[in-house]
Amino acid sequence: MRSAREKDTLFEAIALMGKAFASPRRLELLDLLAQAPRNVDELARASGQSTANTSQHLQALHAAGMVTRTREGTSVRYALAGDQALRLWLALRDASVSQLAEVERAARDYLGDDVDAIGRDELLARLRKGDVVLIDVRPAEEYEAGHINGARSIPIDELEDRLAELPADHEVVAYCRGPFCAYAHDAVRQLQAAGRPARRLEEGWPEWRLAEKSTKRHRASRTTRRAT
Amino acid sequence: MRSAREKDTLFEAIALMGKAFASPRRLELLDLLAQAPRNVDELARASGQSTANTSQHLQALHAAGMVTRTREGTSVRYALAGDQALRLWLALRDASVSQLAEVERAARDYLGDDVDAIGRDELLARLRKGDVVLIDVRPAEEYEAGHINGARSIPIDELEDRLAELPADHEVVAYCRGPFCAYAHDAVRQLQAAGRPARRLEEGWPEWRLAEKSTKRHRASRTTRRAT
DNA sequence: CAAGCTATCAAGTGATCTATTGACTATCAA
DNA sequence: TTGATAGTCAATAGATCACTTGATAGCTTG
Repeated sequence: MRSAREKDTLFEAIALMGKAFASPRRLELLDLLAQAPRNVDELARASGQSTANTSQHLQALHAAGMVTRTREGTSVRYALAGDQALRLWLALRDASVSQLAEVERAARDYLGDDVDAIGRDELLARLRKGDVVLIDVRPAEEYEAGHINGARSIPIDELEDRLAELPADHEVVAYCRGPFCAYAHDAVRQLQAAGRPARRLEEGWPEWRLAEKSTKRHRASRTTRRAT
Repeated sequence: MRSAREKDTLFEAIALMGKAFASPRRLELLDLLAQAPRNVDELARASGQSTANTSQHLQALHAAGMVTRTREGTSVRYALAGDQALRLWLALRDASVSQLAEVERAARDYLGDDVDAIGRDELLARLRKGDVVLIDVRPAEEYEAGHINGARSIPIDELEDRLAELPADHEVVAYCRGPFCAYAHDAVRQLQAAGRPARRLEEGWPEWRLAEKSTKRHRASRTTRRAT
């Protein structure tokens, strides 16, 4: 007979990764890392908690296999551990919205009234036609770490001062970190208040990147058949 | 300025679901429920813990939106809360294998030496040709709650006594709950010890079901274009 | 209604987790 | 070497969690 202890060990090991998602602080860190790799200090400031605490949570995430760490001179850079980690976080986030009314309510409270949104397919079509301007309203470092092709960086803080840069005869589409990020919502409200047609992109940068990747893979698999 | 409290509330709400995955006991319950709905008592027995404790963990899973509960006369039936919950659990499980060496080691310890496996595509082809026998070695109730089309139920306990039922001139493929379930491994070892060609299916029933569903959806989307 | 089964609740204890504080280490630059 | 910056460690107090035990509630059956 197989001992029960071995099975327990197995589930305990999986729970090691599960624990990563059990703390709101860690989720916030994951959410930030989904945008761009950062060092401890930046993460601490962005999430508004002490450096020591941030460091400890990052170590927990590291133990859970969700992030990688690399020393870079005097600082340590943490990054999400690959697409699988990102996918897992997004899956949890999305599942929580649809399964827990609590989450949806919290999201509404945080984001405020809903603003007009546009989906990926429609945006792609409009970009091809060239009759929209796409702006990335995240902080500049996140834009630099990766952004949608053709987007221009206008961090939300600077939007008010830089309205003139945007052509008045085009609709503006703003995107940010994802569905729970308020930047795009705020941007659209600001733009509309200034009398400009504007919508927000439903997806954020991480979702867009993954979608891009999977369509590429899909297209490739139509021509080349992969060997097992 | 938006208050930080609202963002915290949001992450706290998501962490509510995350907590579901932080305990090995709860993961074991999820794993059982991925096979078939059950009542508290059955789950307690199957996972080897007290009824009270099981009940409490189930309530935690319920609060996390991962399971549904329905009163059925004198007992209460718990079931996984839809495919999204299943997908999430499988995603966590798979991610943990690939990201944590710890998990892989625990799996090897539990499952013993690896046995020859067969993938979904190959099995489908062989089934079409009709030169394999597919057996479901899970407990009979799980088979009844759903199984692969064309499989025959031979619970692992009964396999030894029912060897004669299996045609000697066909290869046997056994499947069970999933990659971390020892039944199929054990079945293949038993069959091979009895001098019969046998392999295990890489997937378990839940994975198979989901794959079936997504290929169906895929086929459908080629003919009908879905409206947004 | 009483008995019997199933599930939940309530209380308590020991274990684990979280966040803070202050000390410590590593790296770089002067 | 010294100082400055970035990150980690160690100790701790308070909160939360896990599991047990014994009582209670809900449903069914006689």
